[in-house]
Amino acid sequence: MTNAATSPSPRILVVDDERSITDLVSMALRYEGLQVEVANAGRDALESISRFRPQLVVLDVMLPDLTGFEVLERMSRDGIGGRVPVLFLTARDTLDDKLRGFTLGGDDYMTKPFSVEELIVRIRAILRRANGDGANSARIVVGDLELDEESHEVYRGSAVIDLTPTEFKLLHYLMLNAGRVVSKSQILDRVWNYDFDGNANVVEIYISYLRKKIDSLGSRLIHTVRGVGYSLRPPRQQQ
Amino acid sequence: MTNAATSPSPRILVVDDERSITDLVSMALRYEGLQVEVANAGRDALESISRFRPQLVVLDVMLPDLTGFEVLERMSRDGIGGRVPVLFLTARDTLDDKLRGFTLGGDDYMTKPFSVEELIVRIRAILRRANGDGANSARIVVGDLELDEESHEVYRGSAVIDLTPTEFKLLHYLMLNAGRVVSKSQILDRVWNYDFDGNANVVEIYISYLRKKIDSLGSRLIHTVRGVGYSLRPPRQQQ
DNA sequence: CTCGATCTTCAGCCATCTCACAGGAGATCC
DNA sequence: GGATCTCCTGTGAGATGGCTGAAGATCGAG
Repeated sequence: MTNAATSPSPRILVVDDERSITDLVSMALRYEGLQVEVANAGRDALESISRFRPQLVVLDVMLPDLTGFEVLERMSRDGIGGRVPVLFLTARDTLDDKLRGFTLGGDDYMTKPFSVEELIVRIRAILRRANGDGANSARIVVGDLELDEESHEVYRGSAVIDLTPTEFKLLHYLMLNAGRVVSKSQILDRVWNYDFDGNANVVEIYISYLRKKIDSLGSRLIHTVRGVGYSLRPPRQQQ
Repeated sequence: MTNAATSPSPRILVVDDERSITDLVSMALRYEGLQVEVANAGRDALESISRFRPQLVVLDVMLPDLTGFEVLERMSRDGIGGRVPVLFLTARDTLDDKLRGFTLGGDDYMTKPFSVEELIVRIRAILRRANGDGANSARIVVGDLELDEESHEVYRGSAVIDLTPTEFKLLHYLMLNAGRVVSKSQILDRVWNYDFDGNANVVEIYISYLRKKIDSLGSRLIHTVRGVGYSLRPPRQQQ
């Protein structure tokens, strides 16, 4: 998930009529080092695509003026965007069969509510594919801990670690921020669905699960920073 | 299905008057790394063939102006295309005996609705034949599991495994994505016909069939990644 | 048309996962 | 050392996801 120093930061267009969604997503993506532009309606999106030339469009299916599908149609009809990959957003209960047809070429979709963590994983996957660097793997390494985004496998040294989906997302987030302290509320915002309104104690619980599965196999990697949050880092040789 | 680094990516012309079909097919083929051009009528197709010089034409039999057969006739009459191989598309109930005759000269046909998976297999087969590397087989190997695209034979070690068509397509897709998790909806999109609108439970059922036929003969190859999808991978020796 | 093979749906079972609760352990401050 | 936080974790209820047997639908061959 590190930015290849060679390529300039990718441009992403986020299209949704709910402000809360575009705010949330665009903030997270900017934090990831991506260039973000926002549109709130289909026509604005089309304008932005032809001007901003994004490498990827995050597109709500339900827009006030056009559906996401119509946006796509007009794009290809008017010859703009030249087949930009699209990540559709849709409510779970509106999940349209039509979407299935679109997930074939490099595109993908997510149902709302999603976790920002997962959105970013998918965006990275699409960008990776579009760049054709399939070799450039989706593997994150911290010390003797390895996580493969594609196969969903996690290793500590030679040991395979079996994680539940939530544990996986949490570890993924911690590994992306290795060496940095992340607060419980940051974790909650990123790893859990954005409409989760439960108690922040879940984070503690899942940290505890991860420790049992990961820290029990070697030196401690997950550290509590009391009053601040958690930090995953390899045992320091020195410093 | 990996791109030979040596040869430039093949050019394919897709001819159909239904937008949904050309969108679907061209997106999928571009994702496979092929160059695609689209035509919506017979005359446009002829023009495109002489200009774009495709290595293969995917040709709907029923076009607004000409039939697919007429397109073919004019091609040879006007000496354009120099006998480009053709993959015909036709509705199942219009399946013409004339079509069966065409499968002799390196051509092939498919009835609508088809699965994208199968379309791509056939296109790859035609391109392979056209390049004369018939010997260079279409054999995929994952661990002790082998699948031959041409003969439709599957082996686990020395044992022959007998699969139904759907089981075969599913296994083929899993093997192409060996080591990667594929979601049930991805599978549904690629392996089932594009107009299939049943629920994802079919995938579970066919995974279950495959497991009975394949995993019962040795170590587990098909793994469930709960909440994400399935992954086919050889047993890990180490790492 | 009939039959058998294959495909699909339905429904129930089971395993797993998620998360709230609450008491205990440990850190921090005075 | 004691009071007071913060964090940890065992327990268990409820939700979810995945598996599979069985029955109905469909297709294709003879």
